[in-house]
Amino acid sequence: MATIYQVSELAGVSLATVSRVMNNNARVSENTRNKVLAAMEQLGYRPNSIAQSLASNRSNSVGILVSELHGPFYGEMLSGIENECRAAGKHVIIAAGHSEEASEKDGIEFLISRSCDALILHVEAVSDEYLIKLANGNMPIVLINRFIPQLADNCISLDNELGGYLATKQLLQQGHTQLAYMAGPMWKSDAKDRYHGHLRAMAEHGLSFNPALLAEGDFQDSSGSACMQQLLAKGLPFSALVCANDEMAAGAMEVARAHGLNVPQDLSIVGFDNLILARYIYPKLTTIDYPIGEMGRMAARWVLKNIYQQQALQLKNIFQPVLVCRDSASAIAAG
Amino acid sequence: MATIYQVSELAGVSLATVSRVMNNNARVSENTRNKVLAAMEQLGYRPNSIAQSLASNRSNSVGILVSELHGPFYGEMLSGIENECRAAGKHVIIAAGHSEEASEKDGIEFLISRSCDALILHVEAVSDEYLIKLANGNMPIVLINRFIPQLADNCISLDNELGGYLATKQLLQQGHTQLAYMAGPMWKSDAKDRYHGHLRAMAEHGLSFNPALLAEGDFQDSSGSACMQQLLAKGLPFSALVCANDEMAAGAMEVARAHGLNVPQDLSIVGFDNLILARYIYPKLTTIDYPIGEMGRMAARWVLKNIYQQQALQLKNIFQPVLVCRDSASAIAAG
DNA sequence: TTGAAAGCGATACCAT
DNA sequence: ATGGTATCGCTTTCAA
Repeated sequence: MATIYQVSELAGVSLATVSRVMNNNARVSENTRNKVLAAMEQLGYRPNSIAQSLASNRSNSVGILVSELHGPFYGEMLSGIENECRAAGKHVIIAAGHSEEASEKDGIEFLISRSCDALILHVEAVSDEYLIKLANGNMPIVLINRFIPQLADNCISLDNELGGYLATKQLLQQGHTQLAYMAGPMWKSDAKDRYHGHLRAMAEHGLSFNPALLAEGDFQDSSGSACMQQLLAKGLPFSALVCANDEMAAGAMEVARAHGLNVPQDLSIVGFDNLILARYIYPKLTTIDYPIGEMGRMAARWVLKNIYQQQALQLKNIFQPVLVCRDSASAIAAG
Repeated sequence: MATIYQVSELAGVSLATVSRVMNNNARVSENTRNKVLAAMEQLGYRPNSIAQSLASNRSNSVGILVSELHGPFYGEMLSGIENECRAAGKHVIIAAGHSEEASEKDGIEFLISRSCDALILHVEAVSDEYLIKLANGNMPIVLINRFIPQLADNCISLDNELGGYLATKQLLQQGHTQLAYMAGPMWKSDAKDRYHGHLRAMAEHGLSFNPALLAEGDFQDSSGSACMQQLLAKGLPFSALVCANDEMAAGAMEVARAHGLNVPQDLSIVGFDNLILARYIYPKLTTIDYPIGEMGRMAARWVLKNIYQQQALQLKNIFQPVLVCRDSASAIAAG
């Protein structure tokens, strides 16, 4: 592999000049620039990104931490980030945090040790304090799906409360009055916010929430099934179920079917996230769209703008969810 | 951030010695080693991985190219790779190739320019020749889901032909004799191999394949729907359908349902891949398991063994698919 | 076992 | 506009 030195020799100029044309910002005469370009071409020169990093103290890489690499959710996010970053010539290093505190910290350490220029984090287990301290260090971070007031500018988040509200509102407008709610793990802020949205919609319609119709799951489909069993076992009537995410909705739907309930005739269900699977399950799931791909993209733009000085970019911190109507929820049968 | 130089000063030894204890291979006296370790500890020293890379000509990073970051398939694969790599302290740089030749080449170039030590590639559009040439260069590569005889050792692949055979065999054993086949794009080797497996099973049962019952899709669910329409439109009877992948099976199932066909009573369907969605769709899809996570893991091990000298690792190049029985295929109704 | 010193391939400051 | 050169933080001979 040719080095900058060989290029400079062939072009008959100095190292410094070659470097200048590479970073084509400095003032180089049209003439020398062409000589250098020609030499590069001839040698098939490719700059050594590692040497560049060492000298410039910039790795041009951004670290990403997600909970899991598999699953229906993070792929969209990574996709958005990678797209944006690669277009800017930055590369993306990934690690998984598995929703566990130790593992998340470990992943962050790992990314830091790889000298990333910035980190995009989708963390769940780590505390606000930890993140605040981290953000006050030298490593720039941006948080996806998490809002910390002190770090507001670094957060790209969804208005989960609004989403919860919208989901419930839809059912209410379809005439349902007896609603069950299947929550995510309440220690996760998104689960809590979605639940609060539900309560707000209920209150707005003058409905009081019956705690017996609340079940708390863990966002997995298996817990959706388990929660549905519990709910059904109580023998309390409800014509609609709002689930804090699509996976639990899928699990719930399965159990409902096993109990001879038709969806949506006997039971309307609405989910949250609008995962791919929402279109695959039967009946197709009415849900709340979570624009996670867009949000990943935005996180990448944040980095591009704040770390790599691409000033022109427009940023947006909070995204609004929207309702996606499909087949799993319908107006309550008259009478 | 402390440098190796500061550590050496504090420990009262030379640079070289510190370096030796870091790469704990060289012979360093227990005594000095402890002094150095203590100094590192005290300074909170973290080696600069970029400087290490430049000096050692090793980036400790492996590049991954997948077709898409989203979607139900690649996540599993990335997950397997990341796991294995991180445990070994190597990091993973990712890029997407979008199943287009130019984009795949571009991604590979990008990864190379990032000085990866090796590349793990899941490519579809690029030619065998290109890959052979690439493999003969200085960049070690391993191919997932692609078999090229000249590069056999670098290939981690699935016996797709066997998978196609197994899928069809199952239907045949359940008594079906009129089978339709929905193929993937035949220019992709996996699509072709799966189809050949189908033909072999048919032949083995003395059944001749009716070309009118073949439809070629593009592995997406929308094409599954479209192909199903075509098949139905011909008016030829068939009691079972084998699909070259799960997504098309999902699309086909939807159309079947819209035509008033019950699955599996009126029509048995089997898929291929065993994506998560196979468990979510209704009825649950009988399919062929594609251990893509394991294969990703294996690709990572290949790199660890061949590039990073972890000699102990056991490698395996070809994986055998297995049938997963669920609810979408059943014995043909008597009479 | 330990140290000295020459790179690795760029960047960036200081001259000219 | 261009060149000279110190520098980034570490690895790796070669000597001692």
